[in-house]
Amino acid sequence: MTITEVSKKYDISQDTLRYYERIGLIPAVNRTKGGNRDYTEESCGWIELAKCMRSAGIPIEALIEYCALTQQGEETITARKELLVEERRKLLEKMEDMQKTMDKLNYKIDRYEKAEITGVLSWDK
Amino acid sequence: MTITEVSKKYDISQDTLRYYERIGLIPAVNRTKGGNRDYTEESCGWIELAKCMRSAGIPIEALIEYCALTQQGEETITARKELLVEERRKLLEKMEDMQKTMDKLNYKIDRYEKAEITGVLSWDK
DNA sequence: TTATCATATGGAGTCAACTCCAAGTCAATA
DNA sequence: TATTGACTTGGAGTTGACTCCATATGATAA
Repeated sequence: MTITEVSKKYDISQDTLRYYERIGLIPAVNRTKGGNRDYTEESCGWIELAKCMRSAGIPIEALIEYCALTQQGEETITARKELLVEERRKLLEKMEDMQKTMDKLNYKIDRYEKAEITGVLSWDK
Repeated sequence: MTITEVSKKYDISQDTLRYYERIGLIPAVNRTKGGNRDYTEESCGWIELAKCMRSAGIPIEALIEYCALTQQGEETITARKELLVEERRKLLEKMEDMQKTMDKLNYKIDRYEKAEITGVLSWDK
């Protein structure tokens, strides 16, 4: 696949795709004889992973390290697992924060809706 | 309350507290005769709200607008509600992304755990 | 009263994560 | 073959959200 195709498929800009590769967030992508990128299925898997992880706010630094570990063979399996476990822990924490915020938003929206009906906005706590 | 007390209470740096006020993310805080900030209970409510919203990644710009609307009286209630509804929508979307990432992390961690036991890392999809 | 401390301001600096750009190369169409 | 268009690189610029700093001033302890 060309970079244009990958860019469209995953809705990531070509600049970002090149950037991810340059910083080592994904392994080096195959090239055609002319030097153009030729994404294999495996490359696409990395792009998809990157997109998924980044959409949840997993920091780039962690993903670079994860990518580096996978390049070093099977003796890094435990290290990789531990890295993911740590990121999962942080992610869970963020999700809990978000749930709290969601609760607060629901509460406030509800208050405003009641105020629209009654014309009275009660004092918030 | 002094800025030092508020900073400790909410675990937000004094610089950030001043910054939030300067950009209008929270309304202007009362001052003592000497010009020092004197946070009322209401101010603290704003700080708490700011902290909560920011911890979920609600953008500063939206919070500035929300704060501005509250300063304009009760005729902005509907606008405020709509703003919060929109942020809630985006938050829900992010939470869904995070859940997907969480599922992927769980799947990958599980694979690595199995590999640690069996010594074989199966090909990922 | 003097020294130290808390706080004030405006502005500059930092950091993560892109995003854009200039200049050049390769490939495909008229 | 000439031109257009896709792609390359290295590096600079941008954005959001702080964070730090220099300098000044009000408040408190010795």
